This record gives sequence, structure tokens and C-alpha cells, in this order.
Amino acid sequence: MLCTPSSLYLPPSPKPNQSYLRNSHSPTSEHLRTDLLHTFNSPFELKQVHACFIKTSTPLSVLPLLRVGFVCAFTSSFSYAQQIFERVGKPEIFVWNSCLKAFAEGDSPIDAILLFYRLRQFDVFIDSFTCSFVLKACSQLLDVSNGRIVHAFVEKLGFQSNLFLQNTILHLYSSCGAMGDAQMLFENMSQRDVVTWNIMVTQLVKRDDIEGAYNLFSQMPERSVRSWTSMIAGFVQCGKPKEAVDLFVQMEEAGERANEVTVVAVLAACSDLGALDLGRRIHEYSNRSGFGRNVRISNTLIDMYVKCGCLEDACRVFDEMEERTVVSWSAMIGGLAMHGRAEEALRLFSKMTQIGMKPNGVTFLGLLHACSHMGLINEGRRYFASMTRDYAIIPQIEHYGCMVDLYSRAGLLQEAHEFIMNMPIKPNGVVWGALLGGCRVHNNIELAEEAIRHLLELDPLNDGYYVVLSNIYAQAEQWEDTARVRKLMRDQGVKKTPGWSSITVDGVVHEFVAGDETHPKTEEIFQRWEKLLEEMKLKGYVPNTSVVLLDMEEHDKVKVLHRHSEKLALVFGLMNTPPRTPIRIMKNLRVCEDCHAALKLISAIVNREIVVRDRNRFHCFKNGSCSCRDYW
DNA sequence: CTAGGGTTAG
Repeated sequence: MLCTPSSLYLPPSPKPNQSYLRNSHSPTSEHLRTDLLHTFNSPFELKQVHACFIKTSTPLSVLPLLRVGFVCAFTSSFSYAQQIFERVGKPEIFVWNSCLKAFAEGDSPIDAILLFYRLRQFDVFIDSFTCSFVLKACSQLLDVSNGRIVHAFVEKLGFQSNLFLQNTILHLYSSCGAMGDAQMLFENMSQRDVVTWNIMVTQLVKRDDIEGAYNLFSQMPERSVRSWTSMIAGFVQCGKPKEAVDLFVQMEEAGERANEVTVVAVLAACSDLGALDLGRRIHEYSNRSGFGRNVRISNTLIDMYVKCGCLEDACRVFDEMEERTVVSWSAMIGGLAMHGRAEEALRLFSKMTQIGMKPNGVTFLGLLHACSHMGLINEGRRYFASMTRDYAIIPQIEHYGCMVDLYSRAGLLQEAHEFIMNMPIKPNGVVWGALLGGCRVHNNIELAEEAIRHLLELDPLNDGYYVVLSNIYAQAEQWEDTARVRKLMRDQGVKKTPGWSSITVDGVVHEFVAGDETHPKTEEIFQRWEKLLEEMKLKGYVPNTSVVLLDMEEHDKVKVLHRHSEKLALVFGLMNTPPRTPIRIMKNLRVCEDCHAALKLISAIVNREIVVRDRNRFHCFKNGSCSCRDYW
């Protein structure tokens, strides 16, 4: 087999710890470049170093053996390395194992596999450590074929009872998606420990089998923090943040202390739920536990505060970070965009590039969001062009979605349509949906019908598109067409997702569904609403019933309108929180025009800040206006 | 010198 390392050069060691070669008075300096000791890249250079060592009576143990291994393993000098290792006085396999570990954990795990074959070729004695590192490399590469070969070696060498190796093999099969093999191995293992179970739980989660994962989790004879964390992270990943939080509470009750990874997972759950109280509590816990400088935790905190509507807190976390990654910048830029603060998002981006931080695709998604939310057409165009030209980032379908959204919202519907037709990748439901949304705002029935033709094919079960279309017809007073859309929905078995809003008061989440009269405080809520309504009317509020699609009398439409979930949640919030405190509401759908107008007026009447987290952005109502500047 | 969990987008 031809063995060539995946990269010709290893990066030099960060800090040479032998300083006497750097000393200019040393006789070695004229024979040996000072940095060569740690950076030799060929057997020839190695021999130069070696010769110098002999001349200066330097012990061979000073040689960086990982480098010797790397340089010799893939050249004809394999036996040269063997000779050196012999003289260093360490068992040969010990040194090769260190090389394997470095390769397996570095950025070229393939080299570990290649080295393994070299070791076999030279009849080097293989031990259990060798197998574990090569197996790790196979897992990293999702290379189950080579993994099976190593597995066979493990059997042949009689390591069946080595639990470490069994776990590594289990990890190999499960992480490569060979769940059948993994399952069989798991069931046949003569002994298992907590790691065995954790591997299974984690991998089942990764395969989207959350039930299977939780089933195993429940059966575990003992659990470690990692078991809890895997399961919590699993619930977050599959969109069940409530379950994640519940499990976290159980974990605390079980007396297990959260570590950094747990904190990240729970904070992510808080972001999804908009659970600000818990988020703050975890933030304090994290600081108390000394996790304050963990970059990933800070990144997740930024996102948590952003999604809980506390942009200022997010900024504070960002500002106080000692070290920031591209994720930190992207999270902050995306957060500003979500809150409609486009100028600041763009400014942050230039600051980012000024300090030499390289943006990635997600950064640009945030920027494009900022532009589309605020109608910055030219800037959006510029950034879209720049990402490929200046940063070699290939736009993904999400970026195209943003661009179509940008054009469509701004009313450039023809451009949006042309843009879709010229896309190098197949447009998805989000892309056509963005065009459809623009058609509603700008009343373009023809293009809306074009969009829906594609949407019926791409995403026929998504109720949102039908609703938007019937909205468009309703606005044009084409009632037969709205009826037709309703029939289409019935035929397809699609039902409109009920709108709900939630508000947290004193740590308790109150949920309101549109039209809901089951809340114990319903009577008081309606009374308070009627009072508010009078004041709103004095300020010029007129119910906008065009958003009600049901076929009914006008005054019934008004009734439906006034039972929209965000209105219920808001009134409940006004009744149950101290005056002047901000009110935060979460909503599963987008805010309708009527609620938007109503909330603006109410914010002025009651002199409160009302923050609403919509399906795709934030609205911050204050003194009668909204942070989205009515562009959404 | 050996095994298992984590962040931005949706």
C-alpha cells in the first residue's frame, strides 16, 4: 500500500522548550538553524538535526518524537524512526501510539489509519492502545470499513474483555450509523459501564431516535453528569426544550451538579422557550461555578438573551468577553438583526472584519436578515455579492431565502421572481414562501399564484402558505377564491395551526390560544380589554378585520380579532405585573396587522414596553411605535 | 498513551 500523509507538513510546535539551541553563543547555531529542531519536515532535515546532536553530545531524548514519527512513518525512513526510538529508551509501540493519538485527535485522522497499516507492514507489535487510537480515527472519519478491520484485530489479539476497547468499538459503529451492529454489540457485551450507556443514548439522539434514547436513559443502572447532559442536549436538539428543562430540574433534584456542557444545553433550551428567569438563574450559576470565561457558554448566553428579548443583556455579555470567536460575532449580529437594529448589526460586522475576524456563512445570514428586516436593498445586494467574492463563502439555500425575502418585502416582486429563476440550486419552500409573503404585503395575486403552485409541490402540508394565500384573496375581496383555498386545505387534510401566545408571570408560564376562554381569569381579562378598547378608540383605533379569514358577520369578525392570543396574553400581563415594567410575550405565529396596531397604541396608553417574540423576529412596542418601524 | 456530552443558522 502506498502511504502518503494527508498533509506534508505538521505545524511547528508552539514553543520549543529547549533554549540552548537558540543561544547564538552555542556552537550548534552555525550548523543548525535554530528552529529546525522542531520543524524538520524531511528525513534529510532530521538527519541534519541528528548529526548536530551527535556533535554536541545532546541526548536523543530531546528530539520531538511525534515529529520524528510523522516524518519517518510515511517515507522510506520507517526503520530510521525505529532506530531512534530504540535509543531513546522508550518501548517502540509507546511512541507510535502517541503519534496515533495525535493524528486521531488532530485534523488528519486518516494519517492514523495509514500509520496503522505501516505498523502492520513492519510487523510492529500492536497493543490495545494502538487499537483504541485507530478506532477513534475511524470514528472521526466515519470509516466503518477500516473500523471493522481494526475490530477484527481486537478479537484476534484477545482484547474482547477490555471494556475500554468494547466501548470504543461501540462508539465506532454507532457514530458511523451502523446502528444494527451497535445494538447487537451492546446487547452482547458481557459487561457495561456508564460510558457504554452514554454512547448509546448519545448516538440514538443523533439518529433522531429520542424515544429510544430516553428509553435507554430510563433503564440506566447509574447515571453520570454526562448521561444527564446527553439527554438534555438531545431534547434540545430534537426541538423539545420543555422536556430538556424538566430533565434539568430532575437532575438537580438527583443532586448532580451541572458542568459547562450542561449549562450550554440548558441555556439553549431557555433560548427556545424564551425562559428568561431560568436563563438568568443559569447565568448566575455559571459565574458562581467559574465558567464565566468559557467562550461557548458566553456565546449561548448571548443567544439566550437575544431570544428572550433582552438585547442589552446580550450586548453586555458580548462586551465583557475576553475572547470572541466567529460564533460570538455572528450571534450578536444575528441578534441585532432579529431586533431590527440593522445599522448596529452592519456596524458590528465592519468592526469584526476590521480586527481581522473572518465571517462565515452564518454571519452573512445575520447580515442579510438585518437588511431584509429593514429594507436595506442595496446593502443586502452588496453583502450577498461580497460573501463569495471576498470570503469565498458559497451561498446556501438560506442565503437565497434571505435575498428573496429582502426583495419581496420591499415590493421588488419581479426581481425576487427573477432571482429565484436564476438560482443555481433548487428553490425550497422557504424561498417561494418568502415571495408569497411579499405578494401579500404588496397585493400581487398573479405572482402569489405562481408561488403557491411550487409550494403545493414542495411543502403541501404547511398550513401557513394556504393562510397567506387566502389572506391575499380576502384583501382583494375575491371571496370565491378564499373559499377555494379553504376547500383545498380541507382536501389536503391541512388545518390552520392555532395561534398561541405565552407570558411568564412570577416564574409561571401562562399560555393563551386564540379565542381561548378557558383561562380562569378570562372574565377579568375581557373586562380589562373593553376598558382598554375605549381608550384605544379615542386614539383612533379601528379594528382591521381583513385579517380574519372566516366567513362571518363583521361584528363576529371583530370578536375573533379581539380574542387573538397576543391580546389576551398582553392584558393578562398588564393585570399581573407591576406598572411600568416591560412585558414579554412569545408567539408561535407572526403578529397580525391588527394586533400590531393595537399593541403600538397600548404601549403608549399604559406607558409600558411590550416585547413580542414573533415566529421570526422581535417587535418592541414603546411610546406608540414599534422597533420594526412597521416594516415586517 | 486508552471510551462518552456543548455555541451562532432553523
